Amino acid sequence: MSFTVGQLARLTGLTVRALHHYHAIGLLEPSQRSDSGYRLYTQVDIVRLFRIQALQRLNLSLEEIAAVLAKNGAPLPEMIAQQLDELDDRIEKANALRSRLSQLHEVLTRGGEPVAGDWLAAVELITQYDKYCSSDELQRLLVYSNAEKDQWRAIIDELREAVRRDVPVQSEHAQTLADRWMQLMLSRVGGDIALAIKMKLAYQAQPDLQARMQAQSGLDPATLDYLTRALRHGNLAAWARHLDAPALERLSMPDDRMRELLRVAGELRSAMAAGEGVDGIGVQSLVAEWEALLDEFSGGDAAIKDRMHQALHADALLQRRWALDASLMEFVQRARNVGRNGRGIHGRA
Amino acid sequence: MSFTVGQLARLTGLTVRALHHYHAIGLLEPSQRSDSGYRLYTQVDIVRLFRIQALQRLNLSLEEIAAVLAKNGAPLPEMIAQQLDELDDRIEKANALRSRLSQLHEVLTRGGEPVAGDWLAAVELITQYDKYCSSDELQRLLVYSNAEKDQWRAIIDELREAVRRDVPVQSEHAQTLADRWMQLMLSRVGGDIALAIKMKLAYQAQPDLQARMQAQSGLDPATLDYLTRALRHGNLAAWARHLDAPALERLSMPDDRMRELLRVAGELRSAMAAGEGVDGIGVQSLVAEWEALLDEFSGGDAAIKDRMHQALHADALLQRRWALDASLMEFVQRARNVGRNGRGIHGRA
DNA sequence: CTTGACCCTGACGTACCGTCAGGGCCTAGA
DNA sequence: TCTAGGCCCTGACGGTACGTCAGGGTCAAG
Repeated sequence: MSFTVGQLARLTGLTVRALHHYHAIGLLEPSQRSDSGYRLYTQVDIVRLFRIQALQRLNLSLEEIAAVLAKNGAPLPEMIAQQLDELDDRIEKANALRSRLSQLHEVLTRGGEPVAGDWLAAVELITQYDKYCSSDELQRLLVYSNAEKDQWRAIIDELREAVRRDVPVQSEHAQTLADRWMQLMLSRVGGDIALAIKMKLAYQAQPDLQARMQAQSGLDPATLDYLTRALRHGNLAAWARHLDAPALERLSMPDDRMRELLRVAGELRSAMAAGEGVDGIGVQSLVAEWEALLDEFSGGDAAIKDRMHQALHADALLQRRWALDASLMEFVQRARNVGRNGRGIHGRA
Repeated sequence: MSFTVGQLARLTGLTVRALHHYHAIGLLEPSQRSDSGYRLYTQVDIVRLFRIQALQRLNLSLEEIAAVLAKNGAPLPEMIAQQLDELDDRIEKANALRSRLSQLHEVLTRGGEPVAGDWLAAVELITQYDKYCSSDELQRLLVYSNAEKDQWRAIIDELREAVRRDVPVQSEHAQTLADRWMQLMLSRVGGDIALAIKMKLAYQAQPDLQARMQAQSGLDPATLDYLTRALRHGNLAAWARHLDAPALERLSMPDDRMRELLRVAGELRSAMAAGEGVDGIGVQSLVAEWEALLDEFSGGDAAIKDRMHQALHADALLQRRWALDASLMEFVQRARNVGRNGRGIHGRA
């Protein structure tokens, strides 16, 4: 069974011109032609068109879409899961915008005059409304080799096995698995941990997401819990090599704060990669966040905080866990040394 | 208090270039300049920017937005209400797409292979996702003269007064009001009743919408109910002039079917205006819907249906109520006469 | 007085199509 | 068999909403 352009256009709500265009740029070539030269689209073309549309919804350019599809990236189930994720994001944003707007509406109908800040916030919500991820970030996520997929599957299988056999999370085996997981995750997002955070891939705690993650990757809640505990134990164990017992006692690292530190680390890495100076306001404000988080972790004890810093600077295991490396830590050190001498007036993009 | 372009850009998430562009085309001119020629944006500019962004969300082009704003159209509360409406629409569509996608996902993870129809439906939902209304339709709705606003207010006030005084809906006064309401609504959408339906302006029954309608126009639920009953009574009274008592008994016109007939009538009008032939498949399928609805209304009695047709053809009051007129009914008649001789193969846009 | 982040005004570039133009294909009805 | 009307083809130009330089002033801090 096959469709002509016009039929396909009617069925999908696209225009004939758009389909022609996709053909012209080699994005979607009909798999058949009639004797008279009519384009004939078949099942495979339709599925490809679905993927194209799905990717376009994520604001990828046609060129980027072509690149993703060319690499056989994004197997269908993962892609659909991604779509679902994005839809949730949209719904969330729609609700945020909605409440902001109805608040404005209320003020206006009561005869009030909202202040500039209210309008600005509303404008920002509108402009942010249909942004999900920057497209190069997305592209990295969507291009997924089969080898990589196997690696995930292997780790997850081993994790599940460990759960079944009741292997303690403190065991070396469990710790190795946790380490491999972290490594794979980092390679997956090209070292951009901030992106991973944004995509809720790491330390995620959303209820509904777990079900989808399970369907997508076979990572059921029990296994996920095991993994989380293993990561958490590994983290503490790593710190234990640098702190004494009382200091460890004081250590307080709730999940969301850990995520924050990961995010800040990721953004610092981006800043460094972008060649930003250590005294730039962007880097400086990130370092300020960094300091605040370490303050929190150390319970406000400057000595502990200092030891933590040194540990992060020197310990490769810790660095792996926190997506850091020596050069990044050096960057952070320099930024800290610049200290309060930054100008601190002009913002950053 | 004022902002430079860069500041405004950061605060709103827009780019400096975009703001420059808006200035270049005269859409948003900063109300001040610094001595050195820097653009300075103040509160009024921010509010205008909000309106621009809000309208852009509805897929109006910048030119169209400029036109709307130039006519002082779309007072803020109404605009925000419109935004809320659109957001609801989006959320609805997002949920529709979501369920369709998760169904696909389920089939895929079970190892199944969805058929072409499933993919097509998904693609269609995606492409329809961010369409709300065609922009000329929207523009008609957004450009709202003050005189018109006063007319609405006047009718609503009189309706409320009628409710308070317990004027029966059968009274001439109530009927006149209902008639004026219908007339105003038709003029509001330029006679395009299908649009009114789409915008849920007529015979709407959404729960949450009523609250907003009240805030927007002062039309509280009680008054709305009164109006609805008046319209309903007027409709039956109009038919009573053409049908005998037993026929009236059989008449069955639930709200949603009435809306359907209004929609079909509106689309027929569009088709006629577009110069489509009475034998085109588009018109023919609309007429088929029309016939089916009349069958339903008449309870399947061909004689009653026939009388209804004649009444619609001849009675100006009925025509006003149903957004018809003599020329449209003639068009319908011709289309019906063409009957089953149409080709019925090629679709329409 | 320099430096670096900001601002200005052009001016050209780009993505994703919309919209003809000029011409062939195909099927139903005369 | 012819023709009309709807579909299809391949160019080719146009258009919107900006992105992205280029070349050059502005401003505050050190």
